[in-house]
Amino acid sequence: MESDRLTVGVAARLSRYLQVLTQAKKMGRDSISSQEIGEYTNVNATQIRRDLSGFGKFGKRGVGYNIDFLITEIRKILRTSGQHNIVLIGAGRLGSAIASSSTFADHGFNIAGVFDSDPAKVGSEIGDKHVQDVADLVAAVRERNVIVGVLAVPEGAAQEAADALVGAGVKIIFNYSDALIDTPADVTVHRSSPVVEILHALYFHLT
Amino acid sequence: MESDRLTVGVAARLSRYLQVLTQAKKMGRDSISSQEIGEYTNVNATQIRRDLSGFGKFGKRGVGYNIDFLITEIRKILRTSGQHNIVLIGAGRLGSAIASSSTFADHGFNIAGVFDSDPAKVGSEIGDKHVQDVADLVAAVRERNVIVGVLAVPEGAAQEAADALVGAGVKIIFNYSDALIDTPADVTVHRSSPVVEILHALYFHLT
DNA sequence: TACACTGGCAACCACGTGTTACAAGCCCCC
DNA sequence: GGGGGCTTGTAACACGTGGTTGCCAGTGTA
Repeated sequence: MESDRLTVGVAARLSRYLQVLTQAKKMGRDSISSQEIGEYTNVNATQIRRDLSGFGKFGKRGVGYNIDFLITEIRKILRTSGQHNIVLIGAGRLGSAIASSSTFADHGFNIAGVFDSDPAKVGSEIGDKHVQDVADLVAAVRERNVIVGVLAVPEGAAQEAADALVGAGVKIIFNYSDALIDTPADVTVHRSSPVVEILHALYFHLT
Repeated sequence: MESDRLTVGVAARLSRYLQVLTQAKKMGRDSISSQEIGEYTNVNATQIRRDLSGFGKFGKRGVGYNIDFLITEIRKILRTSGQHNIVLIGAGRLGSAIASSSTFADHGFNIAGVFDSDPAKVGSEIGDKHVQDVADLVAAVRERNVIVGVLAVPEGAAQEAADALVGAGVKIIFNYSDALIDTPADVTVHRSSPVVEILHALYFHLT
């Protein structure tokens, strides 16, 4: 098996297919066509088939792709088949919305711990997790082999929380706030950017 | 003035620059270099200069770009200079987190109304808005000339809420849930996809 | 004055993607 | 059983975009 890295484009698209497939499965579907995936992801149907056919023959002509099978295969390709432990910092409204959503679980991410620096929140329960003190972050990250940290704190606390994550050994930070965060070179930061996408969409709507 | 449409790539990047600039401004900065924008957006510094220089000379050699000025110019280019009214559906944890965040306001989006179908929530206050019944959506959209609707409802209610938005005349829907939504061809749907980005990031982290 | 830094260009190249076209396989309906 | 409509898989081609490199022109600083 060649260990060629996927190009960024392919990896990004595969991840998006996966989201559509996961959701379609939830809706009880068991097969789906490349065209339909394209409608939901805004990706050319030919492109989708080309992406997938590069790794094997996953579809049935005249029918489409079996959803369960395709999910399994894409997970294999992305090498994210197993469960991954992540930590969540911030137990406010946003944090609890995230913790109680099934989004992460649906994609194989297990929220290994919820942390907050506010003593008033520590010890409380959100969903089925209880909120721990940020001071315990290091232990949790090391014990559970956590690579990904999700930041759901106010802008003002983002850098501090990010520093805590970095110090604990997290390598990928997903930042829900708009704050700009400085990290060492070996830590990558991703931002949730709904507003950016809306701006983008708005431009093309206004022609 | 030529009305050439920007390419999708340029428009997307400009929007992202805008986010970085907005945030840098908040931090008290008043100028920034292309290289620094590149670090936060993962865009090549030369690419950034090329994007910007296509519309005029915005920067000062040896110094960088004046943040206020650049924000104004990019807003002009994206033709999203003014205030835009948007509506928010869903007054749960996620909805109230969104409503009380300054993200939208920072980029010129005014939340013209918050709606929920749950009678228990209608009439309550989140942030400085009071929650209205979804039945009043049509009037609000027409009155305030709303183009963008933000969906912060559970998966199960997403399609129904989207239908309400479409019926009211909204043209761009931003869906915070993972649900797949069917809309008429003239309505575009965008999804928040933190999990997709994490999957993507994780692949490249695992090499 | 000398130097380091930064934007503005230009030219070239590699890659990815859109497009078109077509054969092969599968399903359903007649 | 046969025919027609779908859908995948695949190839070939053109185009656009972005990465890269290199250089010059201003700016601020030592």
